[in-house]
Amino acid sequence: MDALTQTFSALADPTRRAIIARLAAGEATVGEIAKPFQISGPAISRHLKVLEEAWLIERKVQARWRVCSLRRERLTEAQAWIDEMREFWSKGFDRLEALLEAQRKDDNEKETP
Amino acid sequence: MDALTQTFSALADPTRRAIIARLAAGEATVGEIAKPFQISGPAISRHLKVLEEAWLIERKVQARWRVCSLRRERLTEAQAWIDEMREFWSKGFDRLEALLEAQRKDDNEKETP
DNA sequence: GCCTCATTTAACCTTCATGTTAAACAACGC
DNA sequence: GCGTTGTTTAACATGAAGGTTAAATGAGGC
Repeated sequence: MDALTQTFSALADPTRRAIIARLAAGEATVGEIAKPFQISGPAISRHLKVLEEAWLIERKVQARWRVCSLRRERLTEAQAWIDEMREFWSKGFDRLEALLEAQRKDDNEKETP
Repeated sequence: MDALTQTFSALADPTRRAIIARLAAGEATVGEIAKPFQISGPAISRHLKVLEEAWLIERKVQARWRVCSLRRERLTEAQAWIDEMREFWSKGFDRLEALLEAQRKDDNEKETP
């Protein structure tokens, strides 16, 4: 699964977006993150795992709490992709060929793992 | 289902991102869109339906083809959300920087009175 | 009207995502 | 050591996503 797919999948869930919004304001423990939500602890824990695997957050152990914080890279990549689309659309199509070529390559790699 | 969820869900699929990339270069018929992919026609049709319901594309009838084109609104919204997160994040970071700076200053004043 | 091409809908299958509860694990305070 | 608190893992139910083939629909051309 490529990075963009992982990023957009992670962002597709409202709970996870809310978690990201919370962490954008600063790091927080799992308990603090969980508090505003109705869903169970394990459900939150799974969301955090998804976010971590997507490289959108990182976790560290601090005393007996796990502290989560936001990472910027993948958000930046996702934004760059959207930007690229909007640029293609408005500016011109020079780089489209390269992009489609790269995607074909990705697809081939996906088909023959 | 809110707009952001719909948008990010739609973008979470590589095939749909490729379709968007294609349409960023200009409108295209369903057949043209389908050509680069291995998957069946109905599968493409479903992807297009998802994209249309997410307001990422629109379809019009032209002779006996359905012509698809990109819409910009929802992409813009998604980008704005990411932007906002990054802004919060960098503000938080700035606050942290300011705090650390203040502490360094305090320390210096303590050490060298 | 009827044949053909382009696309969609229907029916179905399989896999994955998300939620739940119960149990396990880890770190601290007594 | 033992109970308490914070968090994760296990096992399971359920609904949604994405693929397939076969049949239906829609718009032209003859």
